[in-house]
Amino acid sequence: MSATSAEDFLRLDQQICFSLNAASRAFNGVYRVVLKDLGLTYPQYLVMLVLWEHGQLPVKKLGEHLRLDSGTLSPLLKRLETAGLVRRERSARDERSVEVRATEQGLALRERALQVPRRIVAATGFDVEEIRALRARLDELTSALDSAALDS
Amino acid sequence: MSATSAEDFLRLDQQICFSLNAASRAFNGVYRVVLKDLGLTYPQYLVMLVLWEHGQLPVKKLGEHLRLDSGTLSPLLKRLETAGLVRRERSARDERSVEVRATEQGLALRERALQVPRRIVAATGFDVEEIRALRARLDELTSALDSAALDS
DNA sequence: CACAATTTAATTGTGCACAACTAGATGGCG
DNA sequence: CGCCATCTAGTTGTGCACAATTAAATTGTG
Repeated sequence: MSATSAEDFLRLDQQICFSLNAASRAFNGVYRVVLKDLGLTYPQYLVMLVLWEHGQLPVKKLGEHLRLDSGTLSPLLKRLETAGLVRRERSARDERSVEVRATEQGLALRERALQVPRRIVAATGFDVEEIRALRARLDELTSALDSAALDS
Repeated sequence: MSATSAEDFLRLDQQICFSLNAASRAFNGVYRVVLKDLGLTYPQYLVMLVLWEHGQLPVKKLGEHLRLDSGTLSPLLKRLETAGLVRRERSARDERSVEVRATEQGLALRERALQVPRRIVAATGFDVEEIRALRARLDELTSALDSAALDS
């Protein structure tokens, strides 16, 4: 029996990182097409999903849901505000915090967005159970990678 | 039995796209840490992997391996050239084409890169077989998404 | 051969991810 | 109370992804 060489690992590694990268970008591509009608980018859509589900919440909480910091969210929210989909207001109680909420127009957009998921699921060619299994696997991977990133 | 509503789909969809996005970014984070010593970003590392494996090749071919176009590769390659890791030369036979190859310094970097894959695999907490299975699943997903993107 | 269609890189412009830093508000502690 | 550590957004700078366009070389066809 032969030990796995560094060369072999290099090849394996290439395949897993290529695969994840490619899948992620392919997903982005499909979302781009589907969301074009709504005038949203994929990260903007994720923000709207959180706002539709949770209502008004501070940028900080939004960032926790999406694992994004203010460096990404501030300009993105500014664009959504310019588009008339969200409002940002300094909290009166804690002036460090900025509360974000969907406008009337932003809430109205939700009706059209209801069609999106079905089209995405269809594009994957996977059934609901397969998606659930893959998602669970990816979540395991994420938490392993996150904890590994801490000790380094 | 109840049909799956658009609301339910919206929730499911949210989870799968969140999961894939999070996994992809978690991977990027680990690579960022591991590659810091080598002075490479993750996409630059992917380019070097292809060059190490295939030797000299035109930008076009490089892009096919990585699913990237010249809009991404041109500036990236320029940075690698500034760092002294690659050389770019107009092909004599076909002056539309630019041949890219690793320099001595770029080839030398490979020795240090041999340690990278082991560290990444370790960070995932998955064994070789699990990674292989996940990769296969992701590749299925990618080709399904790619063909779905075509008819739209 | 002449000329139109195609191919290949590069450029431009928009948007996202993330690190590093700044500014202002808050809360705790002596 | 006064001050300092912490917290929250925002800003700046770098790099990547991708669409659209441009420029130049090549290929195919009449």
